[in-house]
Amino acid sequence: MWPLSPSHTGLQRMDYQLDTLEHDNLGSTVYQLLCNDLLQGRLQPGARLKIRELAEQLGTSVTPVRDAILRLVQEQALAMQSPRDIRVPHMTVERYLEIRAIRIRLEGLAAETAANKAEPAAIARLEDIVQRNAVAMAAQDIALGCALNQQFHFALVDIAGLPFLHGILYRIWLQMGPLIAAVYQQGGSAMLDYHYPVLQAMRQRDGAAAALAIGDDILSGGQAILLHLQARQRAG
Amino acid sequence: MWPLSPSHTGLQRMDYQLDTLEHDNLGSTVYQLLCNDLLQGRLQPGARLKIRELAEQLGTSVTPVRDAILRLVQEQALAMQSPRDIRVPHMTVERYLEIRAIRIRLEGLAAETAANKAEPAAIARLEDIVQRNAVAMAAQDIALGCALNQQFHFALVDIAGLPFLHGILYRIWLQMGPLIAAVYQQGGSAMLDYHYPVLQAMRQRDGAAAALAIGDDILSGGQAILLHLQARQRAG
DNA sequence: GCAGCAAATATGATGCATCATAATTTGATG
DNA sequence: CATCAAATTATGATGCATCATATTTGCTGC
Repeated sequence: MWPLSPSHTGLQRMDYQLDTLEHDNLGSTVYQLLCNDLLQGRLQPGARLKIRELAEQLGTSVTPVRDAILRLVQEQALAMQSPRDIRVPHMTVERYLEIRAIRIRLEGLAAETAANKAEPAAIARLEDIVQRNAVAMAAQDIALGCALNQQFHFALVDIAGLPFLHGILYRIWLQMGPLIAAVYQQGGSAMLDYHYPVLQAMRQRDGAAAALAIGDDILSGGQAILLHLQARQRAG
Repeated sequence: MWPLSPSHTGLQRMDYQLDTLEHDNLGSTVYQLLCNDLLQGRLQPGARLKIRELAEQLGTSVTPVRDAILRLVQEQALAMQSPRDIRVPHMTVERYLEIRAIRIRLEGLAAETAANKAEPAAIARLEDIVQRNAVAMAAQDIALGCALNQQFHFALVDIAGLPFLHGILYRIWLQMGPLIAAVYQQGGSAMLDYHYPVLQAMRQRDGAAAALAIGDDILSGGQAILLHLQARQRAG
C-alpha cells in the first residue's frame, strides 16, 4: 500500500466529482479504497480488518480508517462479530434470496426506465460494455468480466437517470462483492449470456421486456452463486 | 437534552437488541437519537447541525456525535452543503418521484410477501395499528398519526420477514421524515384511508392485491406531499 | 506436564488537542 | 458613513493519548 498523502494533513483532492458534492475527506477516500477491495474480491469473506494495521498501511492515523470502517459496518458490508472483531461477513442463503428479490424489483425498475428513454448513445454504451465483456470472457479474464458485469448493471441505472437508486444498489452490490468474486474465481461464469436479451429489449424500447430480461439475468445468472451458498451452508 | 451517561465513559446499555448484534457504542446511540429527531420532525428541512453544540447538549465528546452525523451524511439523511455546513436537506420533486417509484417496488414486495404468509397474529397486529391510527386522527394528534402510519408500513416488512429490506426502507424513510412532518403539520392528512384496502388484501392472503393497495397508498396518500413540494419549488 | 491465574498484548472506543479554513467581527482609512 | 483588510471566531478534519476489555502468553504450583 501507499501513503494517501505525502504532506502532513493535506487532503488528497480527487479529480472526479461525486454525485452529491461529496467532500472528500480522508475518511471518504479510505472508504472508496475499501469499497473497491470488497467489490473486486481483494477482501474475502471471513477476512479480518484491523484499524491500526490499515492506518499504518495507508499512512494515515486511525481516525479516517475508523470513519470508513464504521460506514461499512453500518451498511453491513462489514460486520462486527464481537466488539473488537471486524470481518467481511459470510452471506447466508436466506440473505441472498432476500437480496435477490430486492434486486429483481429495483434493477427491474432501472431497466424499465432506461429502456423507455433509451437514446442511441446509451444503447451504444451498453453494447460496448457487453462486447468488452465478451472479449474478457474469451480471454478468461474473470476479474475483468466481473467488473464489466457490474458496469453493465449500473449503466442501466445511470441511463435511467436514477441517482438515488444507484446509491441503494451500490450498497447492495457491496455486500455481494466478496461472494461474487469468491464464486467466480473458483468456477464457471455464464453471466454474460443473459445480458443480450436486455440489450435487445433496450433497442426496442420495451420497458417491460427489459425488466423481465434483467430479472432473468439475476435469477439464472446467479444460479451458480446460490448453489455455492447452499453447498457451503450444508458443509457448515 | 440530557447527558447520555452519568459515568465517565460508561456506555448506555439499551434494553432492546438490534437485528444484527449492533454493538451499542455512543456513536450508535447518538445516531438513534438523531434518527428519531428526523423521523418525528424535530429536525426540519434546512436546520443546521453543529457537532460541538450537539456534543455539549448530549454530554459526550465530539467523537460519537461526529460518528453519528457522518453516518447520516453518508446515507444522505443529512447533507454537507459546504465543508462546515451540515444541514437537513430539502427534498426536490425529482428526488421525491424517484423515491416514490422505489418505494412502490420495495413496499410492494413487502406487502406481497407479508400477505402470502399472513398469520392471524400478524393481521391482528396490523389491525391494532390501524385502529390506534383512527383514534389518533379523531383526536387530531398528527404526530401520533404519522408515527403510526410509519409503524404500519414497517410492520408489513417485519411480517414479510425481510430484515435486509427493512434497513433499506428505514434509510429511505429517514430522508422523507422531515418532509412528511413538515407537510402534515401544516395541512391535511388522509393517509389512513388507504391502509384499509391493504388490510383487506392481507386478510384474503392476496399478495398481488396487497402490493397494488400499498402502491395506491404511496401514490394517493402521498399526493399532498407532492403538491407541497411542487408549490415550494415554484415559489423558489 | 498441566491447570489456573497473572501479566502482557491487542484493539476498538472515547476524549481531546490541534489544524486549516470559512465566516464574522472589528477597526482603520478615505 | 462606507469599504476593505486584518484579526477573531467558529467549525469540521485529523492525529493521537488514553481507556476498557478481550485475547494471548507465560509463570507458578501442584
